[in-house]
Amino acid sequence: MANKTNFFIRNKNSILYGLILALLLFLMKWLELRYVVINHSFEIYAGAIAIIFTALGIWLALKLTKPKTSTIVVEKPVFIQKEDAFVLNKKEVERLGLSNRELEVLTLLAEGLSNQEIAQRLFVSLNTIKTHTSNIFEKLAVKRRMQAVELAKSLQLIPQ
Amino acid sequence: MANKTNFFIRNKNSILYGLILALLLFLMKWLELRYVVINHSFEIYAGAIAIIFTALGIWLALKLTKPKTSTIVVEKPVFIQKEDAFVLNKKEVERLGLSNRELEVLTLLAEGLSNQEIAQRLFVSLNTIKTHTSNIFEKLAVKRRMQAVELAKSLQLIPQ
DNA sequence: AGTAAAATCACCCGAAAGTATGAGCTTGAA
DNA sequence: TTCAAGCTCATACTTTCGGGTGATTTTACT
Repeated sequence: MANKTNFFIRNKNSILYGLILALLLFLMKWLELRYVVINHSFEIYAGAIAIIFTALGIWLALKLTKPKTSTIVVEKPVFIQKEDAFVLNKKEVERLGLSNRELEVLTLLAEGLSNQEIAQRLFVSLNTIKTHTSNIFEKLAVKRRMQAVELAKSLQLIPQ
Repeated sequence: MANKTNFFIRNKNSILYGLILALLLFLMKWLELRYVVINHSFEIYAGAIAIIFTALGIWLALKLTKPKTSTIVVEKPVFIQKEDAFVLNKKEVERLGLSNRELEVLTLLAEGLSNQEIAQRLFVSLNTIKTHTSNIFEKLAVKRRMQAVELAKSLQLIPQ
C-alpha cells in the first residue's frame, strides 16, 4: 500500500485544523499585546478562550467524525418467477394414491410425449402406458391428459 | 404532550455539562489565586485553557450528537410468484404468423378442452376447430396439442 | 411361504385428435 | 376491382387416446 505517500493527503484536514489552532493562539497573543488584555479582567479573557475553543472542539468533532452514518441500504430484490428446486408434494401423492411409476409417466406426459413415445422412453409396451395413463386419469379424476398435466402442476406433483 | 414536565429530564445532560463548565472555570480561578499563574507565563495558561476546552468541546460534541445510526443492511427477498398481468408477446405472434382466432383457440386448448368443447365454446363446427388446431401446430412446428400449449406458454403467447 | 400392491402386457372398441384437400365467405388494402 | 388473408365448413382417412376387461410377473412385506 502507498501509506507514506498518502499521509499528507489523508491527514490534510487534521493538519489544517492544527494550523488554524496555532493561528488563533497567535492572534490572541497579538491582541493581548494591544488593547484587550490591558483593559479587561483576566476572567473575561479566559472565558472567551474557553468559549471559543469549546466551539472549536465541537466543530472539530463534528467535522472529524467522518464515518458519520454509512448509508442504510434497503434492498428489495423482487423475483418474479421462481425456478427453484422442485419439491414433490408427497402429501398429495399419498392422498391420491399415485405410484412412483405413475408419477414418472405423468412427468413424461407433461412433456407432450405421445403414449408410444413414453413407452419407448420407459422400455415398456404401448399397452402398459395406456394402462398407466388410464389409472392416472382415474386417480386424478380427469378426462384428458391435458387436464391431468394441469392438475399435476398445480398440485406440485410434477415440476412446473 | 408533557413537554414541560420532561424539560429537565430531556436537558439533563446539557445542564450537567454547564455545571461542569462552571466548576472548571471556578477551579481555574482558584488555581490562579494560588501558585500556578503567579509563577508561569500567561501563554501557558491560555494554552492550557484552549487545550482543555477544545477537548471538552470534542467530548461534548461526541456525547451530544445522537447515537450513531448503526449501519444495518437489510435484505428482503420478496417472491412474487403469482402471475402478474399477462402481456402478450406480440413479436412472437407476428413472427409465427398467428391470427387472433388461432390465439383464441390456443387459449382454450391450454384449458384442456377437447376440440368439440372448443367448437361449442366458439359457436363453430368441430371441423373448423380441427382446421385451426392443424394450422396452429403447423405454425408452432409441433405435433400435438400438449406441445403447442407448452410452447405457447413459454413464448408468452398465452397466460401461464 | 403367502399375500397385497405395483407393474407389466394383451385385445377390443369407440371417441377424439390429427392430416390432407378443397371450397365458400368476408374484409381490408392495393 | 382485384387480391390476399382470415375464418368458416366439409369429406375422407389415419393415428392416437381413453375405457374396459383380464391376465401374468415383480416387488415388498408379513
